[in-house]
Amino acid sequence: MGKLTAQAIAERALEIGDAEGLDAVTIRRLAGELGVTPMALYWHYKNKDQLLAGMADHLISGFAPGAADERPWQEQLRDLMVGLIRALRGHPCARNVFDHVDQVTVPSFLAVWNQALGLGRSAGFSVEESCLISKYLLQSAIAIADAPAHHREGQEVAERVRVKRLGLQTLSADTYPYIVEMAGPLAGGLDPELYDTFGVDLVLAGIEALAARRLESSP
Amino acid sequence: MGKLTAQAIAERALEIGDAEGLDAVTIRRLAGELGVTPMALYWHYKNKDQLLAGMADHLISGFAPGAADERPWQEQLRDLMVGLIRALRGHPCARNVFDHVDQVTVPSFLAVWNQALGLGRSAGFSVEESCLISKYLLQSAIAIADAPAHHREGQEVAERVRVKRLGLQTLSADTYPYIVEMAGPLAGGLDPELYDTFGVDLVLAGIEALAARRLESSP
DNA sequence: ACCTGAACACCGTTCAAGT
DNA sequence: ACCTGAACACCGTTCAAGT
Repeated sequence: MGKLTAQAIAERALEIGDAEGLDAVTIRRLAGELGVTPMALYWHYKNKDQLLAGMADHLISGFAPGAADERPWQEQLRDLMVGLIRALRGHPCARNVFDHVDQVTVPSFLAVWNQALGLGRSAGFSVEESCLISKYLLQSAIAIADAPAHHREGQEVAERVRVKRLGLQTLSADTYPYIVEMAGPLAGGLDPELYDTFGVDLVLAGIEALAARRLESSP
Repeated sequence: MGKLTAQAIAERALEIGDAEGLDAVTIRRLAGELGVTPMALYWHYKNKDQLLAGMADHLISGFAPGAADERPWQEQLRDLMVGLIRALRGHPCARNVFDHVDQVTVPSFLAVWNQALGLGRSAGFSVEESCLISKYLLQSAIAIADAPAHHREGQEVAERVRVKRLGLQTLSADTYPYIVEMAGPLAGGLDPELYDTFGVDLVLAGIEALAARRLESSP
C-alpha cells in the first residue's frame, strides 16, 4: 500500500474521527491501522497537536478560495462561506478538530481567513471590525457544516436522533415548554436545505445590516 | 473544610480548568486537590462526561432568565445574550466545557435555550427557524464570552498574545496580506468593549433583518 | 450512603538504538 | 531519513470491600 506520509496519516486519522469520533483518534490506534509502530508517527508529526493541525489543514485543503474579483463583496463573502461549508460537509469530526486546534497554525485555514478579512475591508469595515466579522463568519460556517441533519443518513444516527428527541420530550413541560414543543427539530430533524440557507442568510444579513449602519453614520 | 458534594467538585474542577486549561481537569488530579481518593468522585458523578455536564451547569446556574415580559422581543433577546455572556465571562474554560458536553443534558442551559426559543416564536419565526436562531444565538454568546481580550489581564496571557502576533506577522505577506496587516487585532489585541457590543449587534442585526424579511414576504 | 484499595486496559511521549 | 523497542508517567473506570 501507499507510503507512510504526513498526508496519508492525516487522511487515515480523519477516517477514524469521522467514523468513530475524535476520541477514537489515538496515536496508538492510528499507528496500528497504518501497520506501523506508534513512534513512527512522531517522525511526521512532532506531537498529537500537530497531527490535529494536519487533519484540520487536510479538511480545508480541497477548498482554495479564488482571488477577490469585482463582484459585490456580499456575493463573494457568501461564496466563501458556502464553499467552506461544502468542504467540511461529510466530515462529522471537522468541528471537533477545529475546536482542538489553534487555527492560526493551519495554513489552508489562514488562506480562507485572509480572503474573508479582505472582503470585510472592502465592505467598509475597520480593521478591528473586519477581524471580528471574519472570525464570526468562519466559526459560523464550521458550525453550520456540522449540522446533524447532514451526517450520512445511517441507521444508527437516526436512532440517536430519536433517543435525543424522546429525552427532550420527557422533560418537564412546565419548566421547558418550548423545548418540549420543539423537541423534534431541536433533536436534529430539520430540513437540511433550510438549515444551510437560513444559517448562511442569518450571518450575512447581520453583516450587511451593520455595513449599512456604518454608511449612514459616517457618510 | 466543606463537605465533598457534587457542587463543590464542579466548582473545584472549574477553578482548575480556568487556571490551567480543561486538559488539567483530571479525575485523579481533582481528587488529589479535594483530599480524596479518585474513586470518591464516582459516587457523585458516574463518569467524567457527567462531571463536565456538572461544570457546564454550574457555569450558567448563576444566570436564571426572568420570565418573558411585554417588552419587544429584540430587547429581551439582547438581554438574554448579554446575560449569558456575563455569566460565562471570567471562566476561560467555559467554551471548552460546552464543546465537550451534550448541551441537552445541562438543565440551566436548557432554561436559557427555552427562553430563546419562546422569543424566537414571538418574533414571528417558525418552529424550525426558531430552533436555528436560538442555537445560533447561544453558540455565538459562548464564543463572544470566550474573547481572549477579556481573560484576566495577567502577564502571561499578554505574553502569549505577543507571541501569537509575532507568529502572524512573520507569515508570508504575499499569500496572507490581510492576515499580516491585521496581526495585532487578530492575535487578541482588540478593544474589549467593541468586541462585546459589535458581536452582539452582529447576531441581533441578522435576526432582526430576517424577521423583517419574513414580514414583508408573508404580510 | 459514602468512600477506599487494588487492578485493568489504556493513553502521549522520551530516549536510545537500529537500518 | 525513517522506523523500532523498551520504558515512564500518566489516564478513566470497574469491582469488591470497608464503615
